[in-house]
Amino acid sequence: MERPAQTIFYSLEKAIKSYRQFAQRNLADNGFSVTIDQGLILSLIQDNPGITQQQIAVRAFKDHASVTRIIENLVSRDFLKRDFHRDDRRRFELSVTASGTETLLQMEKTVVGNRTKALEGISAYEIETLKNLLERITQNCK
Amino acid sequence: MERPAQTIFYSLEKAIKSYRQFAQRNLADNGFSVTIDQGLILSLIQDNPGITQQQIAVRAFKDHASVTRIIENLVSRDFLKRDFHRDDRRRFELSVTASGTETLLQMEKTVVGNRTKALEGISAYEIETLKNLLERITQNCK
DNA sequence: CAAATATAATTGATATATCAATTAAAAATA
DNA sequence: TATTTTTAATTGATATATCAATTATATTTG
Repeated sequence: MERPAQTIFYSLEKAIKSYRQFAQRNLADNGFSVTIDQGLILSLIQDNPGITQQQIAVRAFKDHASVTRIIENLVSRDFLKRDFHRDDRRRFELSVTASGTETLLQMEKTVVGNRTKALEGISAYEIETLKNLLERITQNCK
Repeated sequence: MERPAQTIFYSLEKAIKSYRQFAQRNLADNGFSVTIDQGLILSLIQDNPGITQQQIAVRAFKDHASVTRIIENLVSRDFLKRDFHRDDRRRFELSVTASGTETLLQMEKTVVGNRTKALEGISAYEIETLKNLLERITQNCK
């Protein structure tokens, strides 16, 4: 059997973990107390008013249980507000607080910098190729 | 700022998570009680007699703390044996038990099947391209 | 309308990730 | 050789992942 280290899945794990560590370290070094995942969910809520936790889970490619817990954390630290939904009492109305918005704004520069650095020397064409291949793997794993 | 869902990092997360879920589900469906990570570490130990936990962490691209805990788990379920090292008492001598070897053998077919299915329709050349791009991202994140 | 079904979210259990601090032993060096 | 530094591994704290079970509410349907 092909050794794990030789498989493409190993390279995949390695690339995404490297990026996450790199991005997280840069955020921490710049004084931010939010994780990549927390930031992602915060920005999803800001960009999609009225989004449900289920939709967040699908879009952020996360488990529903994880979303619940990440949101609890963000609410407890006042980055996020959670109100009851007018029509559907199973849902919550999520909104980013002033402090959350402020944090997102301040993070933007670091986040853009992280992405730029991680993709240094890789052409737009190559990125498209990469994206296409990754999406084919995703499809195959359905 | 570019929306997270549009970035290549999103595609990366999605591909690796899809693969992991797919692979884990297939293992579970075939009655295996080990996770992908446990299997990876088990096979690393089998293929590299005398390997240290530090080396495992590097090769499996895992945190040392995680390696400690995964190994504890494998030892407690009798997939792995941990003896003191003759010369260096900080280390352990890790070896796969008969039960661990048996499990690895039985898993092989499923693991190979998972990989094959995930890469269906993707040429060897494309896989090389993908690997190369991923490794460039990994390098950029150093 | 009442019962069955579906949906939104939470909770519990277990595994892993990450960072920082700690322990124990080995190696280097003054 | 005694002290310092390094190395191997563990531990604690907190965050996330995953699966299964549960709760509460909405919706469907007989």
